[in-house]
Amino acid sequence: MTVRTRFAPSPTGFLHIGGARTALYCWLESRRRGGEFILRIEDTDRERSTDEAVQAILDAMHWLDLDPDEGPFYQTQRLDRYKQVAEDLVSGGKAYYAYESKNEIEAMREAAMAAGQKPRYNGYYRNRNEPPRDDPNRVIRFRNPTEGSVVFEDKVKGCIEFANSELDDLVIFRSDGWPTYNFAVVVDDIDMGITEVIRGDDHVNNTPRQINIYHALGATVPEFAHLPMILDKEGKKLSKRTSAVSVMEYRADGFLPHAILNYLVRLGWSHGDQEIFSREEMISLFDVAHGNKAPSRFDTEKLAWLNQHYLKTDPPESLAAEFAWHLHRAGIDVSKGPAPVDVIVALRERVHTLKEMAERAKIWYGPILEWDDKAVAKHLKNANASKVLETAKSRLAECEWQPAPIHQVIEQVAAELELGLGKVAQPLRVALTGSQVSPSIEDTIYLAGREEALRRVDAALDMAKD
RNA sequence: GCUCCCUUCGUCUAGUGGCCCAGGACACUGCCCUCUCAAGGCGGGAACACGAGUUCGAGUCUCGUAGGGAGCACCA
Repeated sequence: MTVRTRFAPSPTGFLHIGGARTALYCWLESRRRGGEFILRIEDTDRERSTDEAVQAILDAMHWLDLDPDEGPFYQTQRLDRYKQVAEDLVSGGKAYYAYESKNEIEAMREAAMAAGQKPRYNGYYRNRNEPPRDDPNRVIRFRNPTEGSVVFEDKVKGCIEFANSELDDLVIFRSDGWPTYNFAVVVDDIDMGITEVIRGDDHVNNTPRQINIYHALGATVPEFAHLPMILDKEGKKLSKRTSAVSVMEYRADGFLPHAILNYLVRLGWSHGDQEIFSREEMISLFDVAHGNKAPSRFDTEKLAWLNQHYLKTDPPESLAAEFAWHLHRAGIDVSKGPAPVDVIVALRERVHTLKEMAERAKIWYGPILEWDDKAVAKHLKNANASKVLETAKSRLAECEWQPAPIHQVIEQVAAELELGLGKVAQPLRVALTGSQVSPSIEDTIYLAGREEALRRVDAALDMAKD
């Protein structure tokens, strides 16, 4: 039987980092085993689901290159099917109509809590065998077994057992005519032939209820793998208030999709001491059954390290499209400066994100916007500055315009004036950038272009004189 | 309250009874390299939650304790 996994988000917000990891694990598990990855949108909560959220999730998954083999399927389009299955369950005696109002249910809960009990439905309509009647409060409840227990082997958590006496007769069809989550997932997973249910461990408590529904429907129970949560730096639940949670927010912050995937695959799973995984390696090595049981914290600094690793090792051309997106966002007109690929090469060892890179690239695409006064005072207002600038200017006007010959020019100037390389490079750096920090001096000059470089050296010469 | 789950350096983790007075990575830090900043190289500090038990031997098995988390909806 082919392995089929699914990612089933509810479209009530953006794709967050925890969801992305779940999607990745589902995708990897299906890839390694030659199976299929299905996307299902769980939008039965009509109040909170939005089309924008659906689109945001789709966009994020596409950006991460985690496109599904099938889907997206929408639960709202399967209403007839749920209705039919629920009614079959009723006529088969495996579910029944109940008519308590929400207030009555609420009172039942409170009474149970007050008595130190788990809040459960009291089963009033379970054995009444009343003929169905119209009633605004009419729901369908699943007739859960009362004896024995449900045992399942979770692929990450191990053997888990729940006594049926802990479970109650859950609502599977609401009075508003829509199915509830625990029922819709089971019907969907059966219909869609899902063999591996990989999801967050906030669902372990739902699993025994769902298994009972599988049994009532006479279906094969799939394998389950429940993933621990991803926490923030402080060990708290990830929240928009304290950290970036949306995948697309990480894009805006300048992270690469593959760096995010590599970070996520290692968060809760490992393969010996290996830290760097190509897409192919992830696919061949990942096994959800070796996942960790405990929750883990999201560490942006390690993500940044991985991001820089890929910035440094990916072919610069392959980064160009994503970098162009950031340049545009930073308000940079690429036609007014050097080729972005050259900028990538000059900056990739000095920044952790593409956002930073775009920010620092500004010096080559427009005038110097900020002058570091200390840098000017130290490197332009000194005895050697004019001489250095003057000499460099005349040589730069004639040399071949490539980093290597420019580097030779700098060395020649240093030798001629009997100065250390630093005494030559720093005044030029300040002249070219307004600051004393930049890529190697030959790259900094080269990227400015001859005309602009000479203009800046001239301007610096004026500053050096007064 | 009840049910279920979890617990190795600050963080992510290796570890499936002896290879572990616990290994790698991020972060931090010392030195080297160096035109600045980085990157890189070589070092350093830093952890088995606690207590019993099983065993010749426990981070690894069992039981307790403590701490943390999730769920207990006509929300997913």
